[in-house]
Amino acid sequence: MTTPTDERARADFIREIIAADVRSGKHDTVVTRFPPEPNGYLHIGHAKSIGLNFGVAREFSGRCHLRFDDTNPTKEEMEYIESIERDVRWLGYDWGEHHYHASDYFERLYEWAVHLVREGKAYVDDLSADEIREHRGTLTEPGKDSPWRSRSVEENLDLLGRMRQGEFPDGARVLRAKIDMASGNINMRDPVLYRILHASHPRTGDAWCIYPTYDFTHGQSDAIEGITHSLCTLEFEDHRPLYDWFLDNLPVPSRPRQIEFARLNLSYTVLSKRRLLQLVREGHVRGWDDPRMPTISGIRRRGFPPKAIRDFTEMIGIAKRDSVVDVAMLEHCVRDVLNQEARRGFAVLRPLKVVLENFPEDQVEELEAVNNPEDPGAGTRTVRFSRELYIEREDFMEEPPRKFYRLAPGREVRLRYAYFITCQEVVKDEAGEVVELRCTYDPATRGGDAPDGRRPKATLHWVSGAHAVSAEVRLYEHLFTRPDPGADGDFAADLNPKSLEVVEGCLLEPALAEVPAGETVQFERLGYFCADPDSTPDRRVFNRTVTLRDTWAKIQARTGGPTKA
RNA sequence: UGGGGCGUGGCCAAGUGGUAAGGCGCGGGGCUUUGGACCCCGGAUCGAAGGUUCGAAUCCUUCCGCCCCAGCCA
Repeated sequence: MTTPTDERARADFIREIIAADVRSGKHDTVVTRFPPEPNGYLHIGHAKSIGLNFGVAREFSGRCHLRFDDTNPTKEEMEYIESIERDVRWLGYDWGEHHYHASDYFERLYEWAVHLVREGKAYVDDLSADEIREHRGTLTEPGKDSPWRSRSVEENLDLLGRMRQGEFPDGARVLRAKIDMASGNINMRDPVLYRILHASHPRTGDAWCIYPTYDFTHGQSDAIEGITHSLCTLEFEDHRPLYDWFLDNLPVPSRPRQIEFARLNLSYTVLSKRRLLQLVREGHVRGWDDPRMPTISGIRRRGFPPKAIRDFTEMIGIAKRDSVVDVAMLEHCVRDVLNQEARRGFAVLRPLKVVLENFPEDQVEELEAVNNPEDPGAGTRTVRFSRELYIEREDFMEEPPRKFYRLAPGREVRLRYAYFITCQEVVKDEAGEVVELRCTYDPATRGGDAPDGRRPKATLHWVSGAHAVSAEVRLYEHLFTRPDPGADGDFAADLNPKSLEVVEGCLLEPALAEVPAGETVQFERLGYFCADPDSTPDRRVFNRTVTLRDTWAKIQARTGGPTKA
């Protein structure tokens, strides 16, 4: 119920514009597009754009195209195309038949380039990249016209044709629009339309050796596909005059409108391709799908449900203000979904042995446990109980501080779905470390209720020693120690050395050993955990997706109390 | 001394002249066989200063702050 339903998404300024366009009859079908460049992995920031574009399309009964902006063969690869498709699908979106590539339009784009040349609105420039930069001027000074700016149409046509034929080496010449070298908007100072790149393209192979730039491609691609609203991030706001210039000066079949919104920033997280790549290359994480990564593949492996990502993208809204969303909001969405859907089980991460002195040596009892208190339909399961059990080390304290109400010497607690037990004796090793608890159980409390109405302050999870399955559990914390990594310089210096803790020798109730890789379950009282693909039949591996809200941890943090155990 | 944007509670974010929604977080309390979930309660005068108006976060003026742009990247 805290989850916004898909149909009721908030009307942000973009949806308002679109709604108005529909109302006025400007468009009868709303068409959007998600236009990734296939040069990297998708991350949570892309999810915001995906959620917006596909969400808008669905809300207005329109459609959303998936279009790869593959205009730079030196950076793009087929591998990325596949991972992007998989990630968008996993997020729960469907582009139907509308799967395109900017490279599908290369021929048409070229014709349009010729058109501009014929109109005297584009020219071939022989200046080098450095010279072009020098001529461009600065932010406060106007640029200077290239000496090649006034070539004849015939010469430009000839040169452009020869560029295409491959007569010139990379960088020898470019095709530029003839707009205004004195414009305050640098994008309008005769932007480059085509560059020579003798590179093989993932899709068009060696058919081309000149490739259109983003600016000369995006708007026209939108127009070709009949995109009505082209939604992009703020840094393209400066490009809009150029986007419109092409639409104004070319015989395009439709008139899309570009609207910009603020990209996502997340606290304790880094989202630029460059930084993400650096994390992988320098080995700060185990790969693109490391569960600590904000990539869609990392998030998936971590155990975040796609629904949580969708909820999150709706919850954060769309606006033009630069902002940093608290990662706690994402975690909230994850817990919200998992609380509803994840089945529960008992797992003890750091086992402490408990021997029930008054429980028969070889007896095993079967008790009934609820699989998901939020979902009666999930049913129940049987858990086995015996004389030797294990509880969480941190659930016992020999000298309990004021607000600690779990197990302690002489204290009685409830073992969930089982019995009340009382700690009678603490066994330590030579080092003085607690290695075992001798306890007694109350046979009258079977199932967890006392006939006399006694109610222990605490209920603990546990596993039966004879039946438990061991596992490795990977505990994650934020990858960075501060909300704004890199604000003081090198973001790598803000890496959290404790972002990954591998705990071996964890004990699972048998049912948890069956959880298939990719499924997320709740380890009661601890958090949500996702079975990792690294799991093998004799080595179960789980990733902690997110902890449960932990009031006790907060109290400890506040009182500065150390976490014994 | 260029151009384009943005400034509402700790973080997101509604509000479009009529007297500040909601969410996250945080702090209280209730309930509880997860110190989970769930349920209550608690906080802003809207970057600043002027002005217009019966009335302004919403209109005007000035100022301050922050972000983006000088790739043949997207």
